[in-house]
Amino acid sequence: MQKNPGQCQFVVAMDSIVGKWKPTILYHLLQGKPLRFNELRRLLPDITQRMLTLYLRELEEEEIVKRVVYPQIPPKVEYSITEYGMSLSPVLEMLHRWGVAHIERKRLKEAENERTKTD
Amino acid sequence: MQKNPGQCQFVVAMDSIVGKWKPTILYHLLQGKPLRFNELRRLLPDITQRMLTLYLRELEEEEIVKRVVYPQIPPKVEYSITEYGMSLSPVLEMLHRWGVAHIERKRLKEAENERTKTD
DNA sequence: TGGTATAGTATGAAAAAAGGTACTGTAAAG
DNA sequence: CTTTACAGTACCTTTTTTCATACTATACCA
Repeated sequence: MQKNPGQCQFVVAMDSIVGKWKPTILYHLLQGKPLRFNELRRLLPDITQRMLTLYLRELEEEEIVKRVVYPQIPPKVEYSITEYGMSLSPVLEMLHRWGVAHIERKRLKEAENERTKTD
Repeated sequence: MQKNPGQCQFVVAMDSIVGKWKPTILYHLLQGKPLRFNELRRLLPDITQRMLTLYLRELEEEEIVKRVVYPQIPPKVEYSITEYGMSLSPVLEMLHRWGVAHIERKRLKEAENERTKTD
């Protein structure tokens, strides 16, 4: 992707996480319970089937998510986090924490601005 | 961005990091030394002026990067990481480490595949 | 007088990501 | 006999991101 040595690992790590819905998918799967396709759909009400499929395939290819097909009709497919995928857990948690703090900070700033404006 | 409560913080955190060149920009600024616009350009040889400008503006708006204009001619503008921006350091480092491990794992898998193929 | 360096902006084109809608086959429920 | 659930695929459109090129003003250097 880039030739600059020593700094492209951020990018590599992030490719596994980045995508409009990937973090949310991972968040749910990291709860531990395998989820069926339509269960995930219900948990991400605004995602399209297409996008969910695409992201799951990507995550599967990276062995972060495992896909198990039960040969039934109607079909049943379960998605779950792999053990390797679990290694993303602390990373996502850290991002989550930073995100929470970042939002909080923004709120404080805005409140501050309101206060000094009306003074 | 999304209404789903409790999981959008990943997204918030990542917006501060994501973008084709943001991690690399941050990587360089996190070294501590303020850098001029064209110094950054030289460090990211493939970025266009436009993209560098856009990303720096974004990072500035989030107060992760500080922009100092020296009223000189020819112009001089220095970019540096803010104290707040420093709080991203451990997050990026963790992503970096995961990225390194991820690459290594991929390499091993490929080597493994080669080995069993030629057997 | 022309070239170089600085830190950009403007404009339009191309590429990538995401979204929308329709459609598939099968079985069970009503 | 129609509808629903399931787990998708196919095809096309829209949005977002990135790229490429040209252009700005000013001062210094030769």
